[in-house]
Amino acid sequence: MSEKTRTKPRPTEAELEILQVLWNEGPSTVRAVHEALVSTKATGYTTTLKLMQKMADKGLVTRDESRRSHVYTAAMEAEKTQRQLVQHLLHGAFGGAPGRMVMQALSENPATEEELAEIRQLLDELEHNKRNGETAK
Amino acid sequence: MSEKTRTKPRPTEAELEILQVLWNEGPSTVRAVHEALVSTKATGYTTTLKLMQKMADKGLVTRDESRRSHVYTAAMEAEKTQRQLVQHLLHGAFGGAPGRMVMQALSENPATEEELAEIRQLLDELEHNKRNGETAK
DNA sequence: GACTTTATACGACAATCTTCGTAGTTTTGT
DNA sequence: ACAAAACTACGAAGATTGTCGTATAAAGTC
Repeated sequence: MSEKTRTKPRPTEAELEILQVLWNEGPSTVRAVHEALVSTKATGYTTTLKLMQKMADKGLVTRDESRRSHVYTAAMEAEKTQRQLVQHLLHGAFGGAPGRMVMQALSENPATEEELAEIRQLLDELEHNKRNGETAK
Repeated sequence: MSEKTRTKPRPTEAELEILQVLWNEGPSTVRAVHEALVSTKATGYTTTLKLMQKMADKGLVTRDESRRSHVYTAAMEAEKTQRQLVQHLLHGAFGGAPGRMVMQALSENPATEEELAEIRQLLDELEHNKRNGETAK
């Protein structure tokens, strides 16, 4: 009973902060996540705890209760969640067209050489696909 | 008293839908906005009205009350709001690095030739600036 | 002029998010 | 073994969001 919901809800703001910690640090206890959060903003321990418990209910994280300090793990890898959020913003604020969004992101934020090169390569692929058929890879 | 707050809050989901209509159609009455919304989703007239009133309070829209049917106008142009939202997502979910976000947006959504060309040009500029000094244009 | 339609204003309500305090339990330290 | 520290569970409260119903006033209609 009460199995995993197939489609996980979008994480809220506070939940996203916690997920970032889990993605960066890997499976962590509430204590560890809380320490990481506190270095950035003021918040109480039980607040972090409650949030993480709710995230477990929602299926955003899983937890290992075998030890006293439960160990939490992000249920979805960063890429998948990020995709979800990008898609949501893209449709909610840009009418689905990626161009403007990409321009905004790139023109306002410094990117490394590597990032720029990677994007350029993707651009090449996309234009190549456009010339030939839309063969799904 | 109660002048415009200098920094306007980020619009919520429902508010964004309304802003999209105002950006697309230009200054509009509640009725007009509501009609546009109804074509997409089910919602009551007074719901739309209340939302738009709150948006006026927040400074997200301005309104002309000179006629019986008030005419609402988006307070910020689309680009500015979009920038705000992109920045927020970028820092909230991507740790501030634009590369991954751009990749996500481009690889999952079709872009026109024009969009791709525009991005490529921006890429050229960015790499050029990187080689020479970071002269602010 | 009486009736119907169309507006705005306002209050209320359920749902969700975020926050904490407190209680109760297990571990640890001395 | 006892007290202190560390954890989880739970309840509650304040804020925000989204949704409407109702009241009231102005326009339009016949």
